[in-house]
Amino acid sequence: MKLNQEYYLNEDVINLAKDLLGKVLYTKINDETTAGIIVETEAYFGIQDKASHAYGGKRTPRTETMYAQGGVSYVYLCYGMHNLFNVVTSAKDNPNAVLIRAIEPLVGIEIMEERRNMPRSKAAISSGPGSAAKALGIDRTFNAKDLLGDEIWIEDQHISLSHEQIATTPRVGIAYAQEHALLPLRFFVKGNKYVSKPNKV
DNA sequence: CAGTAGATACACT
DNA sequence: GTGTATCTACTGG
Repeated sequence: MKLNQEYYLNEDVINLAKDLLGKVLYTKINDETTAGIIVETEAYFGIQDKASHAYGGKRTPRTETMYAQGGVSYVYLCYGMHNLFNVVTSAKDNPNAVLIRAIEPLVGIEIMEERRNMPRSKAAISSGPGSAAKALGIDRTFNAKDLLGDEIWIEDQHISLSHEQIATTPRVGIAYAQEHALLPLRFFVKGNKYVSKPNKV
């Protein structure tokens, strides 16, 4: 059930971003387990991607995590208050990553309600990268964690999505990436209310 | 509804 | 010092 090491070594980050839709992301913190179905992702294709922190092969203490072998998490802080969760993929020194932008709550919903301080009826409880990470209790202490461990992992529960259910659009919030800002590297489940910007198709 | 401001802390120059 | 892969609340229709 748990995705194996081999899965994360796939060099085709764009296909992987699409494939992660419908997979289930688990976290276990202080014996409290929460999980959500991944309903929105974005692909970041390494050193050629102007929107990536690793563009041009740049290495800093922060981006070092992305150069690790696939199968670890890359969590980083944006706008001073949001923890964004990424899955590092591909071989070592190839800094590909998939940003998890939204989940649909599945396990431990009461815990998520408490973390987010809002009822499950509000889609905003896990819609958008900052919110989804917070609902799952992910913060920067999860950076560089092994996704095959027992604190955070991803399972395949054979939730099948037909081709028509998957929408593709340009990525969000990266206007500075110039021509790369228009590449269709954002994937989401059509009509799912937890997707952050459903109107933009 | 839509549009906008403010919050917030860290990495990097 | 500056910019950031954002969210939320608040305003006014």
